[in-house]
This record gives sequence, C-alpha cells and structure tokens, in this order.
Amino acid sequence: MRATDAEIVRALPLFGGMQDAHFEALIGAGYLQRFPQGVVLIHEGERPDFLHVLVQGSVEFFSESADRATTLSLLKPPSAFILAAVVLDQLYLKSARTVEPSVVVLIPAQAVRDVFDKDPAFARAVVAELAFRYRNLVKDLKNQRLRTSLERLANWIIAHDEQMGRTGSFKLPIEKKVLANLLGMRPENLSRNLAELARVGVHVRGSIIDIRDIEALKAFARPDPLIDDPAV
Amino acid sequence: MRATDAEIVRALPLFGGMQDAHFEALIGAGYLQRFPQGVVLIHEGERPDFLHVLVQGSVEFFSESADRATTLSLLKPPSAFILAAVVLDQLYLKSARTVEPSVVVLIPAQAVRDVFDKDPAFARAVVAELAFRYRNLVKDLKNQRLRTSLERLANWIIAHDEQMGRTGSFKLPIEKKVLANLLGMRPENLSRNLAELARVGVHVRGSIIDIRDIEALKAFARPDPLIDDPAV
DNA sequence: CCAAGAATTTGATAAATATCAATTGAAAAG
DNA sequence: CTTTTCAATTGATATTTATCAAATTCTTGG
Repeated sequence: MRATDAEIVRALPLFGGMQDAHFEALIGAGYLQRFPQGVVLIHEGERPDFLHVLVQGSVEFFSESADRATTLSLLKPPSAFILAAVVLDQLYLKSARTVEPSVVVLIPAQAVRDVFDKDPAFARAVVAELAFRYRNLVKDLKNQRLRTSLERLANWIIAHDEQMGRTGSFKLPIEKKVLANLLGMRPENLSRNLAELARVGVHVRGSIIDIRDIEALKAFARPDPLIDDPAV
Repeated sequence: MRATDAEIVRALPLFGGMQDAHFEALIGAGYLQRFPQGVVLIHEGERPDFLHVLVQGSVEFFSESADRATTLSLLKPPSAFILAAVVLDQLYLKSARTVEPSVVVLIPAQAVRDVFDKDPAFARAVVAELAFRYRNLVKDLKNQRLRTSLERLANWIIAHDEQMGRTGSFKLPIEKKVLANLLGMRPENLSRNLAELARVGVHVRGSIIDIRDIEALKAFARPDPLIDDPAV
C-alpha cells in the first residue's frame, strides 16, 4: 500500500485517535485493492472478512429480496464501511457495488476486533461512527415513511443545493436511475416528479437542475432539520 | 430506587460488564420514575438529558413532520433507549411515549459519557448495543422499501408466531391502530389487509390471529432472514 | 461521423395506499 | 344495564406509485 493511501485512512476520524502501534497493526494486516465500475464488493448474507475503507471512487449499497431491489445509500470517500457487521461478526445485511472505478483498503475483520479490544480511543471512535450511521438511518426511515416520493425529491434537491454552496443550480452528481433508486422510486417516477417540480420553480435540462424560486420549493418541500440536516 | 430495579438495570448486557464502582456512579446519579400510559417521555428535537432504561411497561417511538406521523418502533423492557443521542450529545430524532403505565430509570447523560470514557467494558457494550440497533434499523428500512404493506403484515404475523412459539395462533399484543402504524400503514389498510390474508389461510376474529396454513402464508410472504430474523 | 446500446422520457394502465364518511362493535364509566 | 367513547370495519373515492410498452435522447466505440 502506498504511504499516501495509508495517510488517507489514518486521517479518518475512525482511525485518527488510536495509538500508532495499533494503527500500524491494522494497516500492516490490510491491503489495497482497485476495482472497476460495477463490481459487487460485498454480498448480503455473507460473513465479514474485512473492514472496508473507501479511499477513491464511490460505492452504492443495495439490497435484494424476493425479486425486488433497492438502493439504500451511496458512499463517498474517505469512509469506512460495514463496521457494524465487522464488530458484531454478523452477516452483511446489504450488498455493495462500485459505481465508479474505486480504491478500497481492506483490513481483516479480526484485526479490527483485536485493536478494538485494546485501544479505548478506537473504541470511542467506533461508537461515534456507529451512532452517526444509526442517526442517518433513522433519518432515512423517517424520510421514507413521512414523505411522498415527490417530497423526498424536493428535499433532496434543497439539501444537495445547500451542500454545493446554495448557488441555486447544480449538475446531478449521479445517474438519474441511481438517484431514483436512492430516493425510493422508479426512474419513470423520478422523470415525472422532476417535471412536476416545475410548478414550484425547479427547471431541469438534462442533468442540470435550476432552482428558480427557492422559497416556493421550500414551501412545498417543508424541509425538516431532523430529517435533512446532515449535521443534526 | 429499589435494589430490585437497580438489579434489572445491572442485568442488561449494556451494563453487565462494567466495573462495580462505575455502575454505582451511574445508578447513584440516576433515579426511577413511573409514568402513566400515553405520556411523551422524549420530544424529538430536544437535547438528551438522560439515558433512559425501560424497566416495566412499554414505549412507542414515533416521529412527526409536516402534519404526518409515523411509529418507528416499540420497545419492551428491559432495555435502554436513546443511546445514540446520549453518546453523541445530539438532538433526539424520535419522540417516545408510554403505551402502558411504565417504569423508567433515568441516568444523567453526562454520567453516561463519563463512565463511557473510563470503562472499556462499557464502551464495548455500547458498541454492541448500537451495532445491534443499527442492524435492526437496516432491516426496517429494507422491510419498508422492498415490500408492500400486505407483505409486511404477512411477515410480521409469521415472525410474531415464531416469537410466541410457533403455535399458529396468537392474540395481538397491541392495538390494531398501533400495529398499523408500526407496519407503516393506516388502520383502514390493516383492516383490509387482514381480511385479504384469508386467501392464504390467516383467519382473524377480533384480536385473535389463526394461521391455518403456514406454508401458504410463507409462500406468499416470502420471509427473508436478512429482514425478519431477529438473531441475524 | 455513425451505429449500437443504454438512459431517459412519455403514454397508458394497473396496483397500492390514503382519505373521508358512515357504520358497527367493543369496552369503560356512570 | 345503559350510555358514552373509542376502536375497528366497510364503502366510496382520490392520490400515489409501479408496470409495461414505445418513443426519444444521450453516449460511446468503431
């Protein structure tokens, strides 16, 4: 593994506070792998061998059951994933695939559990990470339960615009069919929903979204910090 | 607080492994409170003052946003709740109300965080608890995204029958409107869905559910261990 | 530049779910 | 035992979402 990749891992909050010796143990046991787009890194139902750290690229988490499939989340680097399955040593509940060529650091699950038992700072970081993920999932469930697909889309647009600096205009960062799945709707539905939002001043040309009346959009979407604010 | 209540708390996996002195510190700072049915213990958006431990009764977690409301989960004793908000010291994302008269032990959030920093066994237990909750939430989201309300109901019936010892017959443990909300549907829908399940041998009289053809029910419901099995 | 393949859009329709209103049923209070 | 209240059911209808099929547009390898 290149030193620069190890540094990316080390810089993550999850690994930042731990003792050097313990970090060396983890990174020494781990290795780096490159994957092309569309590779399934993790299959739900299997047992975790490695903690994964996404260093470059991006990963989509999805799940399939009884002929249906859904996207649960997208992950951007740098971040660790499948932490919960690794610390409990239980089956994966989600599958994961690369949505672009990606670089992943793989750290043997047993090494993670060993260091977790020895290093209190790491244990605390694991708690912080899990609690953070837990809260995001609560927000996802509320989003799904309390809103129609049109409202989820409207709020996603508001949130993404804020993330991009509130310019009122941005390019979709992902394919529309991926966005549709992430928001819990079919691509046909996303298409119609985007058209529908013209009513509140959202204009779409290809993958460019223009918010021409943020107040009207917000009045419709009724954003809720307890669902939409990433810092809450 | 009575010694017997302290023992109930101590017996929880979350508190089981910690040092006696630390447990005394927690329980000494805490106190016990009784609540009648229907009391809102926690309001989403507020900051956590106490880790709650439900000792008796039961609690419903719910959330409201933009005039809509949903039940996210039900909790049975003994269990701790709002751990994620306490350890991160962040706003509650859910509200909680008693659904029957309940007994709750309240432990000041700061005391929890103090002990968490000092006691590695407790820190590990917090991780296990959070990871477990996280995984349950993933299952909830998959259940919601991958199934219709009729399928969720069918699978809930199967799971509840298994919990009750696979007798093929049980009494609903909660009111139908609470169950409806928990499963993400309206009470009218639950009523119709229950009637619909007669097609696959589920017969309902008041709050008594009879499964007369478990194979037919399973063939329809297509249960999935990665969603329905509480041990996975 | 062009053709093939994929993504996206559009139309028509069906299925799932919510809503509103009215009724029935059951349990608690007097 | 009756009245009151609330839960539950039923009917009618509207909304939301999915499905299927057919354009259309966009990308990309040749």
